[in-house]
Parts: sequence; C-alpha cells; structure tokens
Amino acid sequence: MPTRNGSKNKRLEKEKQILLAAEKVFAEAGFGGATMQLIADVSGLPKANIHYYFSTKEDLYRRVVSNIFDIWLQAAESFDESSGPAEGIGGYIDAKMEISRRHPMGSKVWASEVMHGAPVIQDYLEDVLVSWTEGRIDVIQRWIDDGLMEPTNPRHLLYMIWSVTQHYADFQHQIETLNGGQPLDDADWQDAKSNVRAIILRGLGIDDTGNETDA
Amino acid sequence: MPTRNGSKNKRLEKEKQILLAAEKVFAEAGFGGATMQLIADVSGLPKANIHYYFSTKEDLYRRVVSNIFDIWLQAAESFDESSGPAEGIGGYIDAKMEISRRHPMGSKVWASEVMHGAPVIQDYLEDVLVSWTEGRIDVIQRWIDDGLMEPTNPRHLLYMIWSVTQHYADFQHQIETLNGGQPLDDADWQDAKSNVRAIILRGLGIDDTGNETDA
DNA sequence: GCATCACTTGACCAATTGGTCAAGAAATTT
DNA sequence: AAATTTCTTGACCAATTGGTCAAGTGATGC
Repeated sequence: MPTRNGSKNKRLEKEKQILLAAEKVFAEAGFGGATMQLIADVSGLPKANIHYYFSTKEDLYRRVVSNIFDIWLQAAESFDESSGPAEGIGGYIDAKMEISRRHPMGSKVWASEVMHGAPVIQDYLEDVLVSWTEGRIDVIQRWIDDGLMEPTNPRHLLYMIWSVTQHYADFQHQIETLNGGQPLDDADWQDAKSNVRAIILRGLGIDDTGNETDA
Repeated sequence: MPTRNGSKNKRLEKEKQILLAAEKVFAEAGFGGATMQLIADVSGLPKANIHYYFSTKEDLYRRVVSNIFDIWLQAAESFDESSGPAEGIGGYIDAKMEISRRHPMGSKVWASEVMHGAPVIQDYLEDVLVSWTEGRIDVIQRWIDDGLMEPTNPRHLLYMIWSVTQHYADFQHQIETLNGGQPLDDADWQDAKSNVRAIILRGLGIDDTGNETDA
C-alpha cells in the first residue's frame, strides 16, 4: 500500500479531527460543561493525545471559536460586492441563513461564548467586529441617504439580521421540537429563508426583484 | 425590636434570595460552568445551606428555568387581548423587548438551556410551548385570511419576533461592546424598540397607528 | 423548663476534573 | 542501521466538584 497522499499534513489532519469533535462537544455542553475526556472519546483519541496537539482546554476552545469567527466574516463578502440594498442585504441574509444551516454547532459555540461575557474572544469583538460593523453601517447609511431604502438605524438593522439568521442555528432544538421533533427539510429552509428575506426587505422599503441566491 | 413582618414566609424569602443568585451564576457560566460554591458565595450563604433549600444543583436550575418560562408566557397576554395585528403583534414585540431589558439573565439561562438540547425542560417545550405556538399561529393566520396583513408563514414570523427581541438580552455583551462598552440607555432602547417594531410591522404590511406601549 | 421543630454550618467524601509524565512506538533523517 | 525526531498512550496527580452528615443554634409550643 502506497503512502497516503497529503501525508505531509498529518498534523493538520489530526488537528482538524480534534477540532471537529471539540466543536460538537463545546456546542452541546458549553465550555464549562465540556470535558477533555468527552472530546477525546468523540474524536476517538486518547485524552493525552489531545493534549499533545492542544496544550490546554482553553487553547482548543479558542481555536474552535476563531474558526467560526472566520466563517462569520466570509458571509460579509456578498454585502460588499453588491450594487444596492436589495442585492447587498438580501444576499447577506441568504448567506447567513446558509451558514446557520451548514454550521449550526459553530454558531452555538459562538453564542455561548458571547452570552457568557466573551471571556476568551473579547479582543476579537473589540477589534474586528467593531470595525467591521462600523464599515457596514456606513454602507447602509449611504443607501438610506440615496433614498434606496427607508430611514432606519443601521446598527439595529444589523442586530436584527444577525439574530434572526442565527436563531435557526442556536435554537435549532426548539425549532425542531416545534416542528414535530423533525429537522427542517429543504422546503422548510426555503420557506424560512424567503420569509425572513421578504419581511425584512419589505420592512425596509426595498424592492426585492427576485434575485435570491440559491447556495 | 419587633418581629419582622411577614416572618412566616422566611423560607420563601430565603429561596428567592438563592434563586436570584443562582439565576445570575447560571446566566454567566451556564449549567456546566456554574458551581454550587459560587452560587453560595453570591447569595452570601454557606454551601450546605443552599442544599438545605434545594437538594440538588439540577433542582435549583429547574426552578430558575421555569421561573423564566412563566415570564415568557406573560408577554403573550397583549397578543390575545388585541383587536388586530397592529396592536397584537406590535404589543407583543414591545412586551418582549421590555422583558429582554428587565430580565436579561433569565433570557440567557433559557437560551443556554435550549442551545444545549433542553435536557431539563424538554417537557415544557413539548407541552406548553407547542400548544401556545399553535394557538398563536391560528390567530395570525386568521388575520392573514381577513386581509389585515401580508401573507406570511406565521411560524417563521414568531421565530423572527422571538429571536430579535431576545437578542438584546442574550447578546447583551456583544451589543454593549459595539456600543463603545456602554450599556444601552433609555434613548437606545427606545430606538431599538421602534426600529424592530417598524421594520417588522411594515414588512407585514400592517399600518402601525402609533399606539406603542410605553412600559 | 423542656421538648420539638426548623434552620445553620464546618468538616468531610467519593468522583471527576484538567493536566503531566515517562516509556515506548513510528516515522524520518543521516 | 543508527540516531533523532515526532507521535502515542496508560498511569498518575493535585485540585475541584456536587453532595452528605452530624453537631450545633434558634425559635415555638406546652
């Protein structure tokens, strides 16, 4: 049997394997409730081996959270490369809904971290998130000044988009319970997406000319 | 010195004192991260005394969560006693925003519990929340059928209201960081409330005839 | 004054926690 | 094939955890 391809990145592969298990455990139990032993079990590795790659629990946790933060920021691209509010805000909503669907555990870890006062990633909040938010507020304000949408406080508009889209990840369990114990299927997600998009865009007085992105 | 009035409810007062401390600790650390010792310290009582009133950590936690659930449901009253969608939905949004402002810790405990799969209050979800939600969906659907608001999936509309209003409690820390490290003041809250209300009602095609409740 | 009750609390316990370590197994380099 | 580096792992440790318990204190009723 030949050597596995990509054998050089053995360390990276192992780290990914551990990070995936850690994300799951942190999402389900929170930082305090998660145990290194459980992360070890889920990843199928002995506990001491986890500590070989990540020296402390907090190290591992920090890596998980910052991974999520990167995904968060990627959704902003559609915002920037847009020609106007319909494409920009609509696309941003679609992108964030898609993240909630594909990375619900990551979203939960993030929510948990922030809810508990962001003890680990406060610097991220103060640096990256603050400046990112200010930049987006400027873009929205310009759209308002140009009469492309109803006057609104851009800051609270962003909060609304964040909360609604992330709700589908963070409160996944509650939503499934209210859905008869079943996960949302394709049609449900399509419904959710178009409802969120429609209400917000109409609420902003933006004409949504059916250019939904279909991830 | 005369006997304190209401001395008979000594037990109830002590329980309240403990529950208040517990709510704070559970909100800040999550169930797993919270320790009975810390709850004892915050409430100013020896740990063994806490266990006299609440036999286990889970008992105490259950009491905290169900207290919050009751407050949750109270906000629904304005929904029922309404004459139409403007008053019903608008009032519900106002009431839930007010709860987020007055009981942010309770909201966090609830969010944490649901995010981790609702291990303790799953029965509440399946019983009370499911039937409450179905009742409210019927009301909204009737408004839609009567042409009082734009056709919308009532279920996802409820999710939107829940997520946006609770966001101001659950992500309080993030919001404060984005607010220059300062808590929202009266004007900020008024701004938040009217923005949320305006976007959602306009998004539903409801004429909001300025009957905001001023809690 | 005495008995019964509710309450308080320091000391304690078994179990679990995050983290260490040394001995070795594999892989890589020379 | 020897040497060196990277990785693996069971056994272990000090600290902390939720929870117990028995000896007390204070009040209430008789």
